[in-house]
Amino acid sequence: MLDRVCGRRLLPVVGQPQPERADAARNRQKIIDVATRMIAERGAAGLSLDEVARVAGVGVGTVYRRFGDRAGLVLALLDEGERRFQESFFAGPPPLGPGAPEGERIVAFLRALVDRVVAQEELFLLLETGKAKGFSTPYQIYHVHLTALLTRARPEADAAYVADALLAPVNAYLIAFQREERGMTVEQIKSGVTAVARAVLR
Amino acid sequence: MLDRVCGRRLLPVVGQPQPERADAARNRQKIIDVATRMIAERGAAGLSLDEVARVAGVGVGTVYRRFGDRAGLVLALLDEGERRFQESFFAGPPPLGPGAPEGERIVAFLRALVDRVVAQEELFLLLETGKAKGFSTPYQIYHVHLTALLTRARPEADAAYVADALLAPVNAYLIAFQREERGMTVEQIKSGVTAVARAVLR
DNA sequence: AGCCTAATCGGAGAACTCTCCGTTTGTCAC
DNA sequence: GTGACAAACGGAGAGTTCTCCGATTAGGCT
Repeated sequence: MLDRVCGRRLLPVVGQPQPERADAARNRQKIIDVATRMIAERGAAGLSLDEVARVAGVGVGTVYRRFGDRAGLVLALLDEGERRFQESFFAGPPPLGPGAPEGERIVAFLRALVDRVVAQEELFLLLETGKAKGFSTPYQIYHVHLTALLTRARPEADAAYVADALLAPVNAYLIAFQREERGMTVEQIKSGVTAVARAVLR
Repeated sequence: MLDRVCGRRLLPVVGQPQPERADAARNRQKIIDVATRMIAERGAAGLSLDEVARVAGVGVGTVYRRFGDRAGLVLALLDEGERRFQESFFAGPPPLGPGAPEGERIVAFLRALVDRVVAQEELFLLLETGKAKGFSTPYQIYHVHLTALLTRARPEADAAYVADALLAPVNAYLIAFQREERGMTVEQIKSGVTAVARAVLR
C-alpha cells in the first residue's frame, strides 16, 4: 500500500504505476517543500501534518491521500538521500559496493548506515511513528542486501535472522538514547557495530 | 519522573517516597483493574485511556497524574510479571540466576526475554509508544544485568555497547514483524538470538 | 469534633492523526 | 471545443493523547 500511495521512487521502480495528474504532482511538490522548510526551521519533532496542509494551502485529506500517513511523508523526504545510499551499496565503489569481500561490505554497510541515521536522526525518529513502525521499504531493502551478503559469507547461519539482528542496533531510537543518555560518540557506536558484525562473521 | 509517577514497584524500591493517599490508592487500583479487564476482553491494541477513565469512573486527568502516560500505565500492568522475571535472573536458579557461567546466563536471559516479550506481545508493543520509547526502567535493568555479565565474560569488549546490541533484536516490534511477516516461529527466533549471543561471546 | 492545607480530583479544552464523502477538476476521446 | 468520468480535492468530524486549573477532600493537628 505504501508503495502505491507514495507514487514512484524509493525503489528502482519497474514501471510508472500511474501517470500522476498535474494538480496532484503540483500538490505533492508543494507539500514536500513546505515540510522540508518547516523541518529546517523548527526541527522534525513537532511536525504537524495539519499545519503542513494549512501552510501548503491544501486540505489535510490531500496530504494523507498522497502520503498515506506521517511516516509516508517522512519517507518521501528521505527519498533523495535514500536513493543515493542504495546506489552506493548496490553499485558504488568498494568496500560498500561490489568488489570487496562480503564481510567487508557488511561492515562498511553498517557503518554507513549509522552515519546516515545520525545525519538524519530526526527524520528517522519520525519514521518509527507510523503503522509500519520502521519496517518500511528501506528496511526491507537493507535486509535483502545483508541477507544476500551473509548467505555467501556464512552459508551455515540463518542469514535472514542475523540480518535482522545486525540491523536492530542501528535504530534511530537506540542511537539517540546511546548518544544522549549514555554519552556515547558516533565513533564508539560505529566501533561497537563493527565489533559485533565481525564477531558474527566469525 | 516515571519512577515517581508510577508509585512504588518496578524497582527494588529504597524507601516509600510518599505514603499515597487513600483515595489515590483506590483510584490507582480501579484504573489498573479496568485496564486489565478491557485488555483481556478486547486486546491491548485499541486501549484508550479516555475510555479507561470513563469506565473506571474517574477523570482522565487522574489517569495521567497517576501513570504519566500510556506507557506508564502499561508498565504498571506489566509490573507483577516483571518483578518475577527480574527475581528469576537476579536470584533464581541457574542457568538464569547466579551459579551458571556468565555465557550461559546471558543466553538463558535472552531466551527468557524472548518468551516474555512474546507472551505479553501486545503490552510490549504499547510500551514503545510513550515518550521514553521503550528505554524504560526494565530496559535499563536488563542493560545493567547484561553489562555486568559481559564484563566478566569478555573484559576486552565494550560491554555497554554489546549489551544494547544483544537487547536490540529482542524488540516487540521486530519480533512481531518476524513472526507475522516473515513467518518465523518463536523457536527460530530463540535459536537466532542464541547463535548471535554465542558468536559475540566468541 | 472541627479546621486547614496540601494532595487529589475531574473535565473542559488544545492539539493531533487520520477518515469519509460530496464537490471540483484534469484529461482524453470525439 | 465539448462532454464524460476517473481522479483528486478539501474540510468537517470522529477519536486520541495529554495539559491545566478551579473545586474537592483526606487526614493530621488542635
